[in-house]
Amino acid sequence: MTRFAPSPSGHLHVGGARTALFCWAFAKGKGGTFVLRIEDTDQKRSSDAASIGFVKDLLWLGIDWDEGPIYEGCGGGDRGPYFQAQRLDIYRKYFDALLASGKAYYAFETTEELTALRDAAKAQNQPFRYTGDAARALSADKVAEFLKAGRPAVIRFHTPPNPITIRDEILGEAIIPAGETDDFVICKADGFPTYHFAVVVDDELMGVTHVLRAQEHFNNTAKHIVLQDALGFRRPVYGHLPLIFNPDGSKMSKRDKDKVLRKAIAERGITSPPPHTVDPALFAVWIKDKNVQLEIASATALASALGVVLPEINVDDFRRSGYLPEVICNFLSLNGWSPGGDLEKFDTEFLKSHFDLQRVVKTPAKFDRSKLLAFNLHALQVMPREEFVKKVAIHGRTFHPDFMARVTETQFRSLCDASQERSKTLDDLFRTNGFITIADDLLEWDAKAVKKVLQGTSPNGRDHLTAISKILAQCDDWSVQGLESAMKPYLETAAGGNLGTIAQPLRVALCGGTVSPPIFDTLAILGKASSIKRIDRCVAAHE
RNA sequence: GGGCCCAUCGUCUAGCCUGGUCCAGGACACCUCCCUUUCAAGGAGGACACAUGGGUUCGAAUCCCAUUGGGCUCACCA
Repeated sequence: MTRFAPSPSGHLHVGGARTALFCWAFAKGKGGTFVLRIEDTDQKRSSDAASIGFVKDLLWLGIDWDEGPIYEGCGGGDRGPYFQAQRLDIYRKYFDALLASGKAYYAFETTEELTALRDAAKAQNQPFRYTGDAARALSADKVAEFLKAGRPAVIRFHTPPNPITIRDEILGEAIIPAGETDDFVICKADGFPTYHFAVVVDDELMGVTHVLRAQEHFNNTAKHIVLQDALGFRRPVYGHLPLIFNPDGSKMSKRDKDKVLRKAIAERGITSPPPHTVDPALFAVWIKDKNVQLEIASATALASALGVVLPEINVDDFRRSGYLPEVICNFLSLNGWSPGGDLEKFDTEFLKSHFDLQRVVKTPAKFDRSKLLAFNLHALQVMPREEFVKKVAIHGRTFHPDFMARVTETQFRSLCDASQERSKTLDDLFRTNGFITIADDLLEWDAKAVKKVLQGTSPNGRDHLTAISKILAQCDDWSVQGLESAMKPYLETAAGGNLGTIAQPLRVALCGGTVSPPIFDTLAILGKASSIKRIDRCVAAHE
């Protein structure tokens, strides 16, 4: 039995996804149970249904849970509720037990007092440890009196003065010296348990046998162990997964998007937001305070106005960018685990049956998007054509409805035929074929391209276009093959068989620039009327 | 700063536990060339790593120690 226990969030980031994937694979591969539990013990974070929007990302990746919040056929189970905020009465029982046995005590220091102590310790480069002598010296009557008077109080655990040995299936054994773990808070002033306490109680009560989580939690394990001992709980097996970083070694963060935007804005010396992107007042606040984050929608709008690409951080970002869920899972697995040998392409079924803790790597991984892209390209290339068409269509309807509305079914199909082998993502087709959705008489031509391929000494590109227009007008078989044979005679006589000579002028006339699918595909996609109209208009515009 | 952890190509990693078959294998990226109808894709080559210093041993990427470097953590956040 493993569990994935995130705090509520609308989005699942790749690190969390990897943790969830490993927990899931480990449990499923061993015939165990995978539990999803929401760690919403921080009242500052909202924990309504919308706040666990990340569950849709989990399901998109193919990660389903046996027990947990009920959603689309997943979840349920009789060891709930699976939201910690709904388990307060359960925790209360254990607080009382600890209090009664003297293993925990009330403390009344204010946040300000603690901060002052912490700052003082830091000023002397000393670690701060809460000793609790003063609080424990309080008589029972005094404590009762304070509580009655409504003084804010937390409950702290009295950590025994012994070294703590952490056994970890991935990292091995570590001994945390005595005194390193101080008397930490287990119940906040608002009555909510802290993370450490809730985790320990819930893992016990939910029957969690294996805890796989990110390495940043490693030190916390000491706290969890002393609590388990005090409460008489069994100890689950621990495995701490290596962290995933950005290529530059920085921590992958939601703020990375804002960082990119701020940088672009600073570079261009922009002082007010481009129209229809961000509210000017919000923009002013955002640009001043690096801790303020823009909403996804505003950030996306601003990015496209600035022409910058936001880094993908969340699973949903990768979906939007056109990555396949199975590729994400495959690639994520490779960050921190490998099946050994030279094998690196595998599906989740394989992961499920082969994942083991012994092969988890100890070192942090930098997330390499270009390798991910290469994996995605490969998956797209080996995909049957029908499947590709279907997936691109779904992606299009979800993320590019305008584009989909403007192309006919035939056009779309041709576009897929021409694009599959060159698509790195499901999104490529939409980003590189904008010329299709522009009205024939609104197409603009790239000045540089015009100069390069249309103008010059005769016969230049424009001359070719004039001739080609007439030939195409006679062409009845408007298929790739038909077009090719229709153009063949002209190609031989006027261009010496060098297709580039006429393909490039055609590209500019049809698409406005020098990049498009293969030229006969492009003609076929646009259709006869549109193609000829564009060619003639281009010829006329460049006298 | 204290504590803990980690250390193989630019990156993800195999090999390490059970020293020799490793002058270190794969993948991505990179470079060169080929193909070519633009962009891609594809094909063929190439360059690139055992952090350093000591041990142990006939022999070390593999075992031990030190140094250096990196990470995590030190909340009434999780």
